[in-house]
Amino acid sequence: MQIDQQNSVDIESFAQWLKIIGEPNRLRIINLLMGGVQCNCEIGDVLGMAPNLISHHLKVLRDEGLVNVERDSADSRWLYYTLNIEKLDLIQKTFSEFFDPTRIQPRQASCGPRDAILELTTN
Amino acid sequence: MQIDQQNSVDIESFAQWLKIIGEPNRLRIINLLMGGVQCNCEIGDVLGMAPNLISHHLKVLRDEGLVNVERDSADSRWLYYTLNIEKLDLIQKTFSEFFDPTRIQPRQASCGPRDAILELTTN
DNA sequence: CATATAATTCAATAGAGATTGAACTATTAT
DNA sequence: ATAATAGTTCAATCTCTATTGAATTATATG
Repeated sequence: MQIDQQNSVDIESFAQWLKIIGEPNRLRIINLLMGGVQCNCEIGDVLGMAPNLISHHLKVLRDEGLVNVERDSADSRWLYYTLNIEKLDLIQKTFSEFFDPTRIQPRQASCGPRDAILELTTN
Repeated sequence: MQIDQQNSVDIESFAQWLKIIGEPNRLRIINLLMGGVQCNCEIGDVLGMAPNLISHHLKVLRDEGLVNVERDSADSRWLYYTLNIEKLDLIQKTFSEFFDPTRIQPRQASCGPRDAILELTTN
């Protein structure tokens, strides 16, 4: 199922992305990642969240391909999470296309009482 | 709390919008509204959902200001739902600003072992 | 080796909200 | 008046998932 002819991403996947991004703590984590904070510990400090909860949300983000992770070369206990820019670009592109104002059509004649159709089709 | 200096919408509200839009059936409803389907009955037919469930989702969308509703002037049993374009524009604007690639900063020195900081700040 | 650190994994709980069926309101049609 | 129509509201259930605390892994340090 496709959103429309111009869009190659199905509604199910798009909704999934939005749901994942739409969790407040995850959105805060993404916000921090954009600002240059990349390790579990400091995210927890800034947001006042337990490390395992940060891990959980980062895993959700990573499973969906929204963030990447790499280990510190000097001390591999440290993990650095970074945003997957390509994925974010795709999401933003999908968002723009889905909510493109030119997609909006007037009400179709298939719905409503017959005598009211013509006067409302120009909405 | 603001997303950043250029953005006047707080993260909590932004997350709320995304969560509401990110529900698959609501996204399908929005998709139909954009395509010109505007009454409960036909949405239910197309999506195979019960009328009361459509009502529920439309109420969520309306409470958040994403859709407007008006009664048919000839037969007031019929309700026509339309998208609130201004609201969608605001959401899309917020989305673009939040995920603006130029906001992305390299890793801050406040996190990670000291000797690894310098070699990673150019990520 | 023993301890500390960074982070994850696991199990259990709790809360939010989608879904369902039934009852209800308002309006129109016979 | 009675029935049909469009839609909402209500109450209950069910599912998903965020959260919490404890245990575990892996690595580094003294």
